[in-house]
Amino acid sequence: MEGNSSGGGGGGGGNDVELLCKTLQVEHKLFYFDLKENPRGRYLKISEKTSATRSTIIVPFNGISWFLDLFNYYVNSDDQDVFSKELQLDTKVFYFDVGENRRGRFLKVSEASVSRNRSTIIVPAGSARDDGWAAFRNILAEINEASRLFISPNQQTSETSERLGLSDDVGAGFISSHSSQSAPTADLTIERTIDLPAADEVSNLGVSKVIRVDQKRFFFDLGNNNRGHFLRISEVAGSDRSSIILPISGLKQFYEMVGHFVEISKDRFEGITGANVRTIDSPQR
DNA sequence: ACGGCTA
Repeated sequence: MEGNSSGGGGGGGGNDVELLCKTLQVEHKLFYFDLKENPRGRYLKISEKTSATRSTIIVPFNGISWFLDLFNYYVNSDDQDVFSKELQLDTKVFYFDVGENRRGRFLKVSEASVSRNRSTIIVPAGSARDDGWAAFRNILAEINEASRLFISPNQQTSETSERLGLSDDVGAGFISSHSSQSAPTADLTIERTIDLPAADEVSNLGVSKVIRVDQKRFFFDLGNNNRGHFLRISEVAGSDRSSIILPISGLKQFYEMVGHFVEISKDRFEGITGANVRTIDSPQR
């Protein structure tokens, strides 16, 4: 039973525009990746197709890089110390669980949203070295890369370099159960950006940095123009970007002002975290 | 060629 609300116009499957389609075969399963767009925004539809079964999850556009991170996590972690993860995006929650049976290991990705049946896809780990998960991860990486091309050109800057730092510390944005009581600022992850050889990224002076907070990313770039030096701070959430330009002469004031709010918010918001990815229990024995 | 998954 298809839950399509509109019966008439356009083409049965909805008139959402397909921006990108990829398929992946893992063992006997076929996975379809469709990056699509409609007036409400972009999303990634991932379908698992077996001979008799099809199930689909819908990943909001700004969740694609989180999916990529999580698959990297499961690919790169040792079998015995992977945890279940949950990822909240907008109104949905995605559950990631590793399981194993006679057929082998698998990753269950389950989408729970209000007023829709839970849907699940199951990705086989693959025969050797999690190659099924790795292939899945690679597709996500390609889509994540390519999706930048659909952002209007004047919105692109140092985002391109952001992902390159992620090969090893895949858990970067997540709270792991081991570090539950670290710093009060634990939800703030600072990532290093790598200098790109690319010549189209020149305006920054090699000090581009990224902070990730929840689904937002803040890019810090030093630059200069005919008025002098400045720090540009760009907020990127989904495909939206906005920036402020701080003249270098005002940096110290800015810093002190932020410090002021750090102080007073300590008192007001103690114990509140902004994290949306949690490690929950159940290591696979 | 599978088939795992609380609906």
